[in-house]
Amino acid sequence: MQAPEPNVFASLIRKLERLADLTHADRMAIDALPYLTRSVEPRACLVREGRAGTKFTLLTEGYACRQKTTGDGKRQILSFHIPGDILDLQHMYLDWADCNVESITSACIVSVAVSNIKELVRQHPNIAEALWRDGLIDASMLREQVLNVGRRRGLQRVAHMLCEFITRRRAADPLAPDAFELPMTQEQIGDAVGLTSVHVNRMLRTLRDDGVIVQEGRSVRVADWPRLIKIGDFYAHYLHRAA
Amino acid sequence: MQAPEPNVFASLIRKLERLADLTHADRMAIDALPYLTRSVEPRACLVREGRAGTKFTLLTEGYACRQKTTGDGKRQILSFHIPGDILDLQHMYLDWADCNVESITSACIVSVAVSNIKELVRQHPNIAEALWRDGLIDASMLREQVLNVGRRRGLQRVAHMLCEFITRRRAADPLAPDAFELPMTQEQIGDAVGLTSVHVNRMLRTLRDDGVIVQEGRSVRVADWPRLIKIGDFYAHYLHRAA
DNA sequence: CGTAGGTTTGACTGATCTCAAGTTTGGTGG
DNA sequence: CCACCAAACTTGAGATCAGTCAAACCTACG
Repeated sequence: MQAPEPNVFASLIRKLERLADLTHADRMAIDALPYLTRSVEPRACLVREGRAGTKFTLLTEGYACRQKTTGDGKRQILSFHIPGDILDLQHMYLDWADCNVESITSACIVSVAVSNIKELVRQHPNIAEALWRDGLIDASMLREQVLNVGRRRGLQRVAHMLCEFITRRRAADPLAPDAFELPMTQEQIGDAVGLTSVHVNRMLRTLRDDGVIVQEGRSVRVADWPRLIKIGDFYAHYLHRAA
Repeated sequence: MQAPEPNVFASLIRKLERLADLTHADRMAIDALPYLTRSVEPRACLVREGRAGTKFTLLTEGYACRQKTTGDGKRQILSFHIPGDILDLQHMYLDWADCNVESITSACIVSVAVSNIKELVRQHPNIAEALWRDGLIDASMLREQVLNVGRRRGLQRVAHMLCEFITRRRAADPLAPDAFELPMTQEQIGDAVGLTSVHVNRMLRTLRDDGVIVQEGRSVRVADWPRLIKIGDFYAHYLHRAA
């Protein structure tokens, strides 16, 4: 514990500052938290379903996703995660984890004991408020996800997912360019939007044929952002302060 | 304000006691909250999308649902609500409401100013913890909803929705019998599980033909609970302490 | 007893899945 | 540097689930 690397919590603090006003003392308290770091391969399990949540996990590098599985093994991805995201806030006050978190790319995570976070929250109401907001925004994104999967067509779903991912990525790191390597496979996109990988492929092809996106290898560039937004029926307000 | 009716908060307190240990002082503080009551018709709008949340709304009688709408007007129901449910906790720390809440039947609601709730939470950490849990369980139910709509077939989706509704209803009021009047129309069920009302009708017919449920008018009785659970792929653990 | 909203059913259409066969890509070892 | 391999992507053809449209039938309620 207490490794000498600087700034493990930098992305977290940047995010929490968007969610509430933090004082210098608040920031110091976060930086003083005892932590452990871990580097993982792609497809590593970061939070396992069923186990009680005793730690608090922060994604600092790479991409990850939360997922659930049906009894007959079909997978649903609930959300994609980018550096700065808290991966298991949803389990802080629950007795067992109801979903898994898995890395998509190789990734780095930082974990802190839940007891330390509870103490932090008790002493620092601004941080408590920021975490409340983070949890509520997460739920808001889940609500939009239900709408997307339940009431939109395949093409719209894929477009909406692209819009959300790009928007969140930009908000977390404004320097990220429009062109980016999509970290997830088409099968993972399908698992996120409730389609098969084959159909995702056809929908991406349609977007490409219509000149909305340009694909070179696995790197995707948005050629016509207004049209992508229109096709995806994307209104960013549900992201609240995460956008 | 401060009408003389007793026990407006009874169903809320009962629920919060399942979520955390409350002291006598905690219960007294809740009962002392200033409140307003309102009775509404079916299909009345209880929480409107877009407006900032300034009050905290509790459902005390009847049924309600949260919903969102796509740009082209298709509706998705996110969750059904029963007496004791808090209808807009999700907006407590957000700048604007991202979904509507509408009554399904005629209903009674009690509202309290958010400022009073924030004060209550500051003074009573047990209540704060119970509300955290409530919000996190709500999010857990949304995750299961994404899985249901994204990765299950029509028949499974309808069966799962019935299982969840019956289970939550039982937990909130153990005296409720198996046979019950379904408060929602088949169109509303369809909007909840991402199907058309026509298809919901066919799926209910299938369940009836297979002897899993019995319908007399709009009252439904579960004839074969184990089989309904199996068809719906229903594992109640995601309900955490709400079941 | 008439009306409106909800339910039921049928016939047809269309979106998405399934299965299956290539093709491309990126990484690895010779 | 090349050959090979596994994983991911691409495409086609046929099957199936769910949507659409339309009509008839309840049922509660004024």
